[in-house]
Amino acid sequence: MSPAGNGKPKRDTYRHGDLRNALTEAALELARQGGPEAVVLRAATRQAGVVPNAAYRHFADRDALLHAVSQAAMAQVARTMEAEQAAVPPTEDPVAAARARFRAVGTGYLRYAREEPGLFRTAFHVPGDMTHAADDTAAGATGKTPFELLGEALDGLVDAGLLAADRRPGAEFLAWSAVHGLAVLLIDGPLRGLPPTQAHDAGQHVIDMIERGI
Amino acid sequence: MSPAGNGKPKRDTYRHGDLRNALTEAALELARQGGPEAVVLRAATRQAGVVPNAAYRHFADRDALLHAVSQAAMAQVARTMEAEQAAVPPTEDPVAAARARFRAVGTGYLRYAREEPGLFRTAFHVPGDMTHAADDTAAGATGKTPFELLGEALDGLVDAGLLAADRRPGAEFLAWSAVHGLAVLLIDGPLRGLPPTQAHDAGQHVIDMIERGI
DNA sequence: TGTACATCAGTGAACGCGCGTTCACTGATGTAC
DNA sequence: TGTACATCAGTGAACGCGCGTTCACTGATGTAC
Repeated sequence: MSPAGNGKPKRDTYRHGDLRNALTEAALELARQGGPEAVVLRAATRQAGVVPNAAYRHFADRDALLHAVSQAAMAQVARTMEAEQAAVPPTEDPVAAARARFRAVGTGYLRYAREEPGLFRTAFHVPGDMTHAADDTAAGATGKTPFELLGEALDGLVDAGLLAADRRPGAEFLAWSAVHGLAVLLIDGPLRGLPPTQAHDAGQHVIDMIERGI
Repeated sequence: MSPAGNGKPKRDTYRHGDLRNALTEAALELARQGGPEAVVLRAATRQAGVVPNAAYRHFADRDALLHAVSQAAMAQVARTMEAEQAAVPPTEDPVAAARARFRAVGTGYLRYAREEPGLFRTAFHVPGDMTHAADDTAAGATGKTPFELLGEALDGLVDAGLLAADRRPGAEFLAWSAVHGLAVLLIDGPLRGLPPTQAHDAGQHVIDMIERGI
């Protein structure tokens, strides 16, 4: 029965093999359910079936683990935005296409916030300035970060003649603020508990406002 | 020397007299420095010079204390907005006045977020839906909540002919989202560490966008 | 004005909890000869 | 192909910490007579 023939191996837990990944995965699930505070090192090791200090072979400390989760979450934001853009029905009209791609950026962002509030909060929890959101591992399938996807969509608006070129600089922050604010109000704040359809409508109205006001 | 003549009173700590207030004050300071997580019941009692469980004479539990702090912080938001409105130079032009009052709402909100990030975060931390922000003790000097102040400013825009009446419904959420989003990005997120003047400019640009896009 | 008494704000001690982190260890695995 | 050995991923036990909360208490204060 047992591989050695006459007995059970003294330990079957040695060489987990993929512990770093298992811990990240477990921590992601913790963040998914409870946000960044819920990323507890001991809980992650418990889930991975490993003793608490085993985590220190793969992460310097709890913060390093949290950071890995945060990066992964930010990458998921990017992927959701990309998916939303991919779902835009094709059109001959390049102006309409540019507009749709722009709106998809915001819609995807808001969708992720509502579908994965814990991870959304975790993505934004960790130290790191604007560069962070434009950082390496925070990228989606196409290798672009949420911030970069937004920038490209705005460029598309300019190319399509929907946005005056002199309005382009800094437009990221206007659009981002509006959409991010709604996201936060919806998942954390006073708008929490708005029914999904109303939440979706609110998102479209905010994006309308951005298009008009940008 | 001592009041009783022949000895020190056995205890001079009985009847603190204003412990509920002292605890709230101490907790506010904790929140000011570290946000909602930093509101630690034992720390507040320590600061008040009182034994930990004494807090339970005045608050049901830690959450009740945190809630009191949150309400107080929200009231401070309202007061900052009111102060910003009061600082608007008087003008004969009612249209300009309505506009200035509207902008002051956003400017005050953003000012508070930047000046008191810990308290700002605490104000929005606690359970409670939209009603909460429109709740009793969250009001400023004039007895109005931030949400009410925003609503009145928007009404003012309509009266002044700056906002079409059919755009008025739901406009709170558009304006609020944009300003709140910038606030969060500035104090917590990727825009953290933006120099004050740039942060202020970003705020004015966001308010410009709202005026245009609302 | 003086005394007895009820109230209840704050005390003192303790609880169980789960956390992050450190230490010396062990033994399965891969590599060099 | 077989053996010796170094590596290093995971173990086991323990640490100190600060937290929220509960319990039975004490004695200063205000009130009723």
